[in-house]
Amino acid sequence: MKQKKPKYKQIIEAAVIVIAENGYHQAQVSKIAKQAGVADGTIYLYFKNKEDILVSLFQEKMGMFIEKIEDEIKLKQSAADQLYTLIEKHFSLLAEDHHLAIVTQLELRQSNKELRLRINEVLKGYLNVVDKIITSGKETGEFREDLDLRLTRQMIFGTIDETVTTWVMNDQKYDLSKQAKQVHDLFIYGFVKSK
Amino acid sequence: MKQKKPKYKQIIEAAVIVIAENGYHQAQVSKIAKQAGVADGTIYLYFKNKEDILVSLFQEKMGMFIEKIEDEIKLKQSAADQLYTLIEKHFSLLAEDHHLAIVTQLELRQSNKELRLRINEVLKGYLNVVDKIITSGKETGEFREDLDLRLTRQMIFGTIDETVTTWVMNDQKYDLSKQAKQVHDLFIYGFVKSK
Amino acid sequence: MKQKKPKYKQIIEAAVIVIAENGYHQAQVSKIAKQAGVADGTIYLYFKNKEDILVSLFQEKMGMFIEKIEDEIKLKQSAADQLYTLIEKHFSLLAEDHHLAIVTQLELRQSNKELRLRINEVLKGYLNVVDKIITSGKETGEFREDLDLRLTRQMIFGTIDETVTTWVMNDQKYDLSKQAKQVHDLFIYGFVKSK
Amino acid sequence: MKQKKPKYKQIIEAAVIVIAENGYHQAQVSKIAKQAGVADGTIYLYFKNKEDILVSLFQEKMGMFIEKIEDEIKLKQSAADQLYTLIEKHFSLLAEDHHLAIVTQLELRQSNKELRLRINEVLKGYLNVVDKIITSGKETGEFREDLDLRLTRQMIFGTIDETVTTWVMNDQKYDLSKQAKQVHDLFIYGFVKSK
DNA sequence: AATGAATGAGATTTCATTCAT
DNA sequence: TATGAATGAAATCTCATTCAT
Repeated sequence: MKQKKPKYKQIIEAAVIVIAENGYHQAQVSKIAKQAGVADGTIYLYFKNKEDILVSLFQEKMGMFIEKIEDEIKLKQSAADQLYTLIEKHFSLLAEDHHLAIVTQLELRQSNKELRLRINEVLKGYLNVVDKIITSGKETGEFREDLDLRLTRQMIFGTIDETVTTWVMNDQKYDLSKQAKQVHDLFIYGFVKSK
Repeated sequence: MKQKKPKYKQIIEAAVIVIAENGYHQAQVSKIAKQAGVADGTIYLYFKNKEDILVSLFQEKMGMFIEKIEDEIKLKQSAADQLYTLIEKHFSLLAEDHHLAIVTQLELRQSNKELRLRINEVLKGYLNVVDKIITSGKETGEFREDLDLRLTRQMIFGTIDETVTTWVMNDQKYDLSKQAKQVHDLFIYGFVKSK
Repeated sequence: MKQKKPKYKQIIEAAVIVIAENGYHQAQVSKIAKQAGVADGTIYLYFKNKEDILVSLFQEKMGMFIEKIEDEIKLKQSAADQLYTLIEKHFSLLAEDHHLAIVTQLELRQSNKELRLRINEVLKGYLNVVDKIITSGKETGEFREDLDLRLTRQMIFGTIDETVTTWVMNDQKYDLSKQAKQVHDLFIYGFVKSK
Repeated sequence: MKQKKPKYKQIIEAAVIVIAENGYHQAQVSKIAKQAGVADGTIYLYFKNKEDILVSLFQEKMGMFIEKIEDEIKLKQSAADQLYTLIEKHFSLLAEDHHLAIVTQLELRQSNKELRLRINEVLKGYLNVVDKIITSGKETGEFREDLDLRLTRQMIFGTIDETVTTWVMNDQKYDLSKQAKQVHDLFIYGFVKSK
């Protein structure tokens, strides 16, 4: 009774596992149902169609993802600290959930354009957090005033995303969280020697 | 020798067009054959299977891509100039070929994991060029000695790739090449105020 | 006793509405339940299965249909008058109930063979009335003695049924009852000029 | 080589057999393919979808049906003779092809409304033949001048159709063709005693 | 009597690949 | 070399019915 709709979450968790272990194209509804311990038809009591499972999965997971990151960021004063927190939290949250990392970095990208557009909508929440840090850093004088918002955002997201993807494709062999500091330094100071 | 296997190239060009215009999942072999002006069966005289078309497409196009970039880079002395050339050339080459930009940034990413692994193999050639620039910069003292090769490479590739993808998803509305300078500055100087 | 099982009638009326408005193949049990204001499971307290709803519907409606026609016919002396009454009453009863007309003429015909056989059983009551008129007409000398009972019955039912169906398919645009006289004349006098 | 597309006809003949023997709702595409001796996918080289098989079947068969009837009718002078020929030919053509009779009278009527609308389009060709006979009869003075075209057409088609359907539902036990004369007499002279 | 969440069987259609010509 | 007709495996989703409450 505590959980109002346990089956909804149950099916989403099952989808993460099935997709991570079998790959996007081998994640049939029947496999997800079996993993969730429900009948195939039950899936359709909670989701409109298969695509809806995937979008919901992304929304649920990414929603919590953003929430956790925002909670941590609030505790930081400087934009530089906030940026570090974003990176570190992004890395550690995915490092903690191997299945989710595989699903978001590799499998869900195989979805068709329409699904990807809907996933991008969800991503906007994340990018807004990034934007806030950049803008704040420019206002406090920590960052250059002439930083282009879009380009800077693309650098931050592109770098973090590529770093995680490489880590996943290398079978998550090394400690991702430990790289946060170096990535942060690259963002803040660039390639040149800092005095 | 120049025209030895015209159909091979013909089919690859057809594949680029068909994928760009119809999307990865709507690019059936029969559609590519029609676009190339050959029979379905003829495709299989030149390619082992459908995946082979896509890998070959990527190899051919990325091969020329890398070649052109390397040619330009050779003319530059400093690592910073080389990096700028890499960015600018990457942007301009894709801006020149809208179809190719769509195919590499959006459509080919929908392929399955196996195909993406083979595409990554091809990408290594590009990443080697990046690595050479980074190493050279560290040796000449232009870049910090403690730059992590992999992380720096991921930042460069991740940022450029995300920038191009965003540009493609925005229907290539703005001038991509013009952003090379700003991206370069972000890499070199980071977010902080340069003196 | 009047209101002994109100839900039974309630469900049948709901079925007529749902089938008329959604079509036979879109008349799911859950839709009928909703229209009747009961739960899906409740249906099965009153009907054995879905087919049973449809047969019961036909029995109820056709029972009243036949009763009304028989009541009117009793008042007529001659077979010709009885035949006219049959036609006119058949037309007017369906013209009065658009939903029922759609259900019996179009939708219920899409049912499977087995259901149609059971519907035919119900129809026999109607055909008996027809037979009585024919036999009576032959006995009184109004009709030819050599009329084949089955063929004559098929002509009467086939013509009336086809006339109603065409009228329903034409969206019940014209006044069906007004055609009773002409149809009756066709039966009695045939195509040739009567003297 | 004589037959340009033998598979097309082959599949239609297979569909008639499968539908007649298994019923409309048990006539899966795979069953039709098996009966036709082709692969499931081959069906879709010749037909857009399953509905297209059924419409094509009806068009092909009804087209030949009408053609044959028209050929015979042309040889007759009087409208009465033409009407007799129509009835007799209608009966004998269906009596000759038991499978077709089952399919047209029982099975195809279970199709959904859209398919039935398309079938009705095809039926118009038949009804036009009927109309021509009626009009001709009125012009020559054989039939009453005040015959309503639509009602008369409905009587002819309704009666013939009902007669055939009853015969099919009675397992085609009796000789249908032999009833043509009596049906014709009913049309021409009606129920009353002719002098 | 009444509920309604859960069940699970079943069929159309696509498309990469083959192979006889 | 080139053709293109034929193949056949494989998966989403619906909905009548049940049964624990």
